[in-house]
Amino acid sequence: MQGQNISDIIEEYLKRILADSHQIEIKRSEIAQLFNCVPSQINYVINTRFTIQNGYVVRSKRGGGGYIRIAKVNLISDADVMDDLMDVIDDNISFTQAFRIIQSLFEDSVLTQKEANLILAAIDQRTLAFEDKRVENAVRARILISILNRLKYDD
Amino acid sequence: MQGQNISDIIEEYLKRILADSHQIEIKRSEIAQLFNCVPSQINYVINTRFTIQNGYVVRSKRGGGGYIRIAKVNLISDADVMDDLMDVIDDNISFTQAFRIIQSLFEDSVLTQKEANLILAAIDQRTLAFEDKRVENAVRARILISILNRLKYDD
DNA sequence: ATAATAATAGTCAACATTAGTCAAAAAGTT
DNA sequence: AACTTTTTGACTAATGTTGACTATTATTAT
Repeated sequence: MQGQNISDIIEEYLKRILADSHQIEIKRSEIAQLFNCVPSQINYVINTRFTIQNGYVVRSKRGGGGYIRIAKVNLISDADVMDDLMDVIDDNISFTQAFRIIQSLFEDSVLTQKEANLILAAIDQRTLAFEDKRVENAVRARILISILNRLKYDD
Repeated sequence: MQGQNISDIIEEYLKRILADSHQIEIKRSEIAQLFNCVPSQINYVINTRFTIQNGYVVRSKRGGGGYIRIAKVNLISDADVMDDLMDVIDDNISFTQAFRIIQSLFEDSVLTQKEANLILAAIDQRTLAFEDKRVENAVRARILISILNRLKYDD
């Protein structure tokens, strides 16, 4: 059991709701109050845990009756989402971000647990081990794109 | 063993917990305080006594609510075959040689077709795409060794 | 209509809270 | 003495928390 910090707890809370609902709409200030934190903490949670890499699409509106809507999307079946993913990777990607992508591919059953683990082993920071972080992120991007292409055209 | 130095004592302490728990999650500073040593001593203990060779996998997270998680894993029956292969790879390997290794692992049913293909996609020449062939072969070696290490245990 | 005001959410940078690295010093072994 | 292992701490890196300030949208007043 992890999750000693508020961000993890909020993440868990939102994902539990998303487990049945596929999509939720929240009021930022209400959630903040519920977990006794500042409103911008909700943005932090969303930006780090509900990105497209994680398989989520977020839309929001300000002003009276404003909201934040979080929707779970399927990575393979949606071509647009796949394109977004490619855009995110571009020509460099951190391990953390790559991890999120692999995890969502596993959650969407595109990858088995073992396949996901092998890919993660390949793109781990210690594995690539370049002095220059930019080189590391560039190599990781090439590997990931190569693998995504394999997944895309193989079946 | 001979519980002479602090490292041995900490090792013993952690392993005693791991005897019933299969996995533990610690706070580095708490353990350090418990044994009256500096936090980085915990890293030393982990790096020298909880390696994959010993059958342990370690994961950690920094920041608020950070932790170090140590899990005991089951080494598969041909874990030592992986060790032999890693000896052969050493610190550099061509794609052709790597291909043979992956192929033999497939033939021995260690890898499925899809797993083998994903690995090959990752270590392909066009994927790695380095000017310098020596760099390419070194990176390929690191990736392959990391993957072989991962194959040593299940789950 | 238009302007002012209220009610939202977003951004960003400072600060806080962890863990990791590395190399020098100390201790132990041969 | 030479070599290996352990101990220590200064510095670094990653992640999380907070709040002041900004941007956008809806509502109300003129």
